[in-house]
Amino acid sequence: MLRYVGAFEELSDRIGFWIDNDDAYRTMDTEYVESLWWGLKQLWERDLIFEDFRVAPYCARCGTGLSDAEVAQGYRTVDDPSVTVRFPLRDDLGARRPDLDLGGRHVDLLIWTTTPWTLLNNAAVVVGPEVVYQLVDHDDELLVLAAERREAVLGEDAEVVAELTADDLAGLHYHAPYNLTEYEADQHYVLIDPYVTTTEGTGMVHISPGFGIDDHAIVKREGLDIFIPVDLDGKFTHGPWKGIFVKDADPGIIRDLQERGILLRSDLYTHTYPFCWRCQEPLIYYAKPSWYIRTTAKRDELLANNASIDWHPEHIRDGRFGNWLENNVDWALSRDRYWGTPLPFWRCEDCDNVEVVGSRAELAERSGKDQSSLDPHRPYVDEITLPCPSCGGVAKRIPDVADAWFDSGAMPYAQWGYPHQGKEEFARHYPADYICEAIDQTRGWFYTLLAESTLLFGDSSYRTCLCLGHIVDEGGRKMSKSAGNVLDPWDLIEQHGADALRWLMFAEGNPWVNRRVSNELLNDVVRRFLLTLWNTHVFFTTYANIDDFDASAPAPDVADRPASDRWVLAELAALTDTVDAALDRYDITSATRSLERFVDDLSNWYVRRNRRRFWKAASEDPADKRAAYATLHSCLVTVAQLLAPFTPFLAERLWQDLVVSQDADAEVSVHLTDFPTPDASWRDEELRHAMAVTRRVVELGRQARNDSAVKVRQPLARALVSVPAADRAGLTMLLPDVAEELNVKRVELSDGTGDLVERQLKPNFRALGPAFQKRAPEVAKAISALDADQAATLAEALANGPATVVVDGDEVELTAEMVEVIESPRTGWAVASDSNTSFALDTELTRDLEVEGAARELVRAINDQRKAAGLELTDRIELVVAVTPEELDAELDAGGHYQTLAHEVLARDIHRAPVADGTPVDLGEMGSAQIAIRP
RNA sequence: GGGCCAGUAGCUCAGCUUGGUUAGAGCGCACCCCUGAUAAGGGUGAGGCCGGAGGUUCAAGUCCUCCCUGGCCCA
Repeated sequence: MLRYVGAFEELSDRIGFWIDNDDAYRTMDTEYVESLWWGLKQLWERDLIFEDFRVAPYCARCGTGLSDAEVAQGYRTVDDPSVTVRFPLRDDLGARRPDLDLGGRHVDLLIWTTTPWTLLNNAAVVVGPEVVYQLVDHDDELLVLAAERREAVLGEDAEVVAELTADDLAGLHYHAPYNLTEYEADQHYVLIDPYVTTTEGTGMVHISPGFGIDDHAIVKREGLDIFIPVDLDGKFTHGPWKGIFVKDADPGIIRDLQERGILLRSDLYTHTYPFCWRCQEPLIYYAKPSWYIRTTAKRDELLANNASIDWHPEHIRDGRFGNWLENNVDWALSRDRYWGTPLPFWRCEDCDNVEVVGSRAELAERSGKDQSSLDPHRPYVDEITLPCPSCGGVAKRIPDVADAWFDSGAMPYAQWGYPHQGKEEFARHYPADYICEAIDQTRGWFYTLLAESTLLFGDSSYRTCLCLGHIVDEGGRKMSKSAGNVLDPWDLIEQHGADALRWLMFAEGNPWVNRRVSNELLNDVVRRFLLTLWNTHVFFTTYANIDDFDASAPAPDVADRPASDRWVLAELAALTDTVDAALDRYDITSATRSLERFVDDLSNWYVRRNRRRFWKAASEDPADKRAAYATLHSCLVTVAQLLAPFTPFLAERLWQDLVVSQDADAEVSVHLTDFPTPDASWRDEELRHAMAVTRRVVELGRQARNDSAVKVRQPLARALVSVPAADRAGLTMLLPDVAEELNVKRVELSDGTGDLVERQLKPNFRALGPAFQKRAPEVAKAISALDADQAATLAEALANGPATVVVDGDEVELTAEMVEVIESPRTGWAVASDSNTSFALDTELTRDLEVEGAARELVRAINDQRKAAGLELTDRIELVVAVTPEELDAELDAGGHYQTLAHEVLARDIHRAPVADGTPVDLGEMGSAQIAIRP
């Protein structure tokens, strides 16, 4: 066990799983075991523990029961004898079905089994409620079996006498092939249960309560007696094969059935059968006395407490888990094992009186010996005997240990050693706010935690439960060694980093659906999200270092910063709210998606739009530069804090770089900081909306540019934008952004009048639907059908109050909210539009614009050269440039473009002179140039 | 056989609780742009009977019923 603890701790540590390994509880610790004993004693005293038979896989050779996992290891395909046997009816079928003329002939039920030896334990026969049965005449004998199985069992030559239902058969008694004891209760009659199938056998199932799990349950439900003629060595204790191992008795039993004339047929049947993984002997299912917790007595409380749990996803409560609780059966507590928590039950050898001990102290008191150094495990506890309080005999501990699931469900109290100690810790921690495990724990930990706390404390030991899906391969298949699709977590972490793996888990879909993992998906996470954020961080630190940015120096008030700063801070505030609210409701997907979107906005809108502010000389506008740094710094620091629970390593690195390196008094780790609270001055919903409109307009502008095939570097004179009336004011404020982003000199906002635009009306179903019901589609159609002039008239009328429109000859009254006014440019310019916004670009070029375009082409070429020469961002250069033809050179000069250019490329001096070994620059139709730079 | 979940673009996934008329993102693909965040970046486009069939509704990816496929759990 300790070896696995080590591997677990190592991986937990590397992947940033925050658990307190140094203070972990272990279920084998003495204090833990004593708590378990206390819990068991509580249950005993409330009459919630009892002893009964339990049918389970058992190896008679090893004398031990096997767990499901052990059984699963030992399945083999084997040929076993299968027998079809006649069970002659004792009761008269004719009395049930007077319509049948049986002529006094007797009727036999046909029964099939692959374990002939269990016939010695037959208690009843079960038929299926939906199954159609037939009475058939076969070789002059009347037989009953399922219609569907007739041909398979009897072949062609069976004549159908009548159809029978399960109800016709229910309650009829028969002669069992063997009767080894006197039963007190009524036995050997036909029962109905839906578990009968007709895929094999005869559709009539022999019930052996000692050796079948379902059989036992049915017999218990019916109140039949249970008699088990087999001992722990797997040998018969009664009947003709007394002393013989049950499986070895099969041939003799078959011969006997044959001789008695009740064997219809005997075959070999190929199936998979479990064998003991240890000794290879066949296992048998065997009813052994076991200890149970009477959870069924508290079923309603279990359901009520389940209802109090906040499940994620919600459907677990009434679905998988709720159904499981509805069909609750008593918890089989005991296990026939050596390792485990010994059940503290002492039974008197003489009078069978059972006593349950709740602690070592109690054990000391009862045994009269000091037990303070007792290890409460086997074999030590087994050595302790107690005097029987009722008869004075000797009580010995029963040999069983507790189901390990009882240990796990006891965690809420046993980890503190409650109630022998740790009462205060228990009170402080119980119930847990939150637990999280994979979906398969509905019948495991989720159940045992709830069952124990309900029975012991009356409530649920956890308030919120998040059910995870499983991790599967990229094809959605379960990872398994045999399929060869197992990914080693260490390889993934080595290659992509722990944060990438974590983000994939958090962001790639809801946590309760199976999570696909592959190198490709991890690569995607790194590129899409982690690297985008990292690039932004690197951008910031690069320039912050150049400028010796000091985070602690005062920055301009947010209100005094440019709109883009105020916008990104408003987004940051909204992001913080969203993530906070999402995490509050355990909605990880919303949280991660908004973080991804913000980081993308920050990098690809804010930083891209504002780069120049970072690299321009501080002397130009120190306050503006300060504002830019302060804004981006706030964004990165807050994002680091928001990301700390998700990507702890990257978040910490940002924190160290951005905060700790600047401020000696800061928290030494981002993980020690509180969840961020956005500054009230950051919030600005109007600005967020305005920017959203602006960005949509820019997108349309790019589309228009794309369509017109005019390069973005080529400035254009003007553009015209139409947006819904409500968005005009906000957009007006940000029009300079649109102009700059699209390299257009002047962007005009349509005022909704004049010949440049035409109007159309778009129906708003959200308002039309409730108002007009069935007529809504007609009204909508009429609105859409209005031509531009009619639309303009109606739009103006609606601006002043309700107005009418004619639908199928009727006048219908509309209100402003029922229509959306859409404007689109009427010009012949390059236009792009979506449902309610349009953008028109004037693509006409003047000579001035072309000259300016040429200048920008030169800037780009020179910066290329700088980069090629390996210059630092701050290095200044000497520039030599020769532009032909001369007119262009003169125009560039006259327009002041050389000056701007020199400024852009950090040229100390610019020499307009022939260049000997210059680099050519193609200026298209305008001409060409030769450039050279020198440090 | 029963219960639960999932099925939306070539792939990975949002959207469904609260129904509203051009269904989104990323990746991939094609084309284009940008070039001082640069082993980056941006745009546009193609690509969807929202698993299928019924139903409710003025209106369904979203609500209801049935079915199909896959997965998990139980038998």
